[in-house]
Amino acid sequence: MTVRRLSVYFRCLAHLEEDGVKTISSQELAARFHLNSAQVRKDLAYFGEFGIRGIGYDTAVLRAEIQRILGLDREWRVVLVGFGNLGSALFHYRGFARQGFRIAAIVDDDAAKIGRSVNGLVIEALAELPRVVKSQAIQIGVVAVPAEAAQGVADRLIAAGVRAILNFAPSRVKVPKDVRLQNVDLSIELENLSFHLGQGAR
Amino acid sequence: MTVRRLSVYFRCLAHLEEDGVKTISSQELAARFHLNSAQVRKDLAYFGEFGIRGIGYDTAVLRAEIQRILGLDREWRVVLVGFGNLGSALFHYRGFARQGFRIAAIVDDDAAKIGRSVNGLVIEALAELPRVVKSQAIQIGVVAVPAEAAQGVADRLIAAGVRAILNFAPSRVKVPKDVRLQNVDLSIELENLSFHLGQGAR
DNA sequence: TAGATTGTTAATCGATTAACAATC
DNA sequence: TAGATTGTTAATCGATTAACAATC
Repeated sequence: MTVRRLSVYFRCLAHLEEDGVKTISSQELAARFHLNSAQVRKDLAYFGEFGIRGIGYDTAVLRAEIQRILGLDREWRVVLVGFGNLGSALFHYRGFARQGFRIAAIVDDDAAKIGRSVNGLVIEALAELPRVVKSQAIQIGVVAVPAEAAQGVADRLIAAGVRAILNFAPSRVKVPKDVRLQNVDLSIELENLSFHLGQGAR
Repeated sequence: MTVRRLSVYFRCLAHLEEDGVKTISSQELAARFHLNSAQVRKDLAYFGEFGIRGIGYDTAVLRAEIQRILGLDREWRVVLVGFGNLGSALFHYRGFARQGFRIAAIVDDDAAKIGRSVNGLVIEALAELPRVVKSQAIQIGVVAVPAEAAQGVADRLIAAGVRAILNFAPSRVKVPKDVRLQNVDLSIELENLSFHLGQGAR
């Protein structure tokens, strides 16, 4: 939960820095997100002493610290598996690059797509995964295939040596404990929205 | 938080029902998600008495109850704003229809796209939003436009009369209190993944 | 020094879990 | 009736908030 809040602080600080704001207090930061100032201080203090008593936090310093804590100061090398609508959307999504996620390879199992070049990157065959992961020093596999194919793709990614899987397929996949799995599950968001809309109607 | 867990129970129960499992205990259900059985019972009891003492829960009955609670037994009418990569991916995403989200209209401000027909649905001009929302009885607006355009689109959707906004743009938008806003923020998921991968490396 | 704001300890609150009477 | 499992109350735990000494 703290990590999610750190993400939020980070984006806010980046904006403040752009706007030329030099320092900010936990009070001001908290007000922007309807949080308690003690919570903001505690979240930050957990990772170190970044503030100056009587002054607040140096915007640029704190932004850089959070960036480092979140691992946003380094690049992660990613293979995108599946170049259908979703895969294509993710490939063109700017946010990926902005967060340091560099799509270093694309694979698909559709013969019609293999060999096609997008932005200078050639789509490779799914069977080439082990070679691609190794030669491109890839750490993360992004699963953008239909639900039925997700587990199989995840297994192949892990066998090929990725350390983490970002799963966009609308299905849960199982991974060993030493592999980090992050699901981006649209269904849960839709159900959440549906629930709250339904409540409002009553 | 309970709603998120209900979503998970729902999917599990749907599977169990397909597999012909007639009843399930809170114990068994909890075991599947590494939860406490008391928590499962409490989550369910919050909405009514669905279980049978000494037996457990009737899979089909509980599935139907949760479906109703989550509002998944009815249809929500949706307008998709933006038919770029992301919009197109969302349009073809089966999960939408599966959860009862019926894309009843598509709008875009790109003249090259307006008038194009996808699966029998004609892409309309953004300016037509008020008419489209009214004539199609639309309740939810899905924002799939670039970050810079998101707030403007949200404002127009609200003015046109939608009750909820599902925002996929990588930017926070502000909405009045009576409009339900659900952000699907990929950045936070990426930062979460990045953080945990970074920790593992230390 | 006076005013402000941090980092942190103690108090509070809410959510999770254990325990058990009710009951199938 | 005996065994099992619910719904719910009471106990525990963790996260949030208030308060304040430290210090810029």
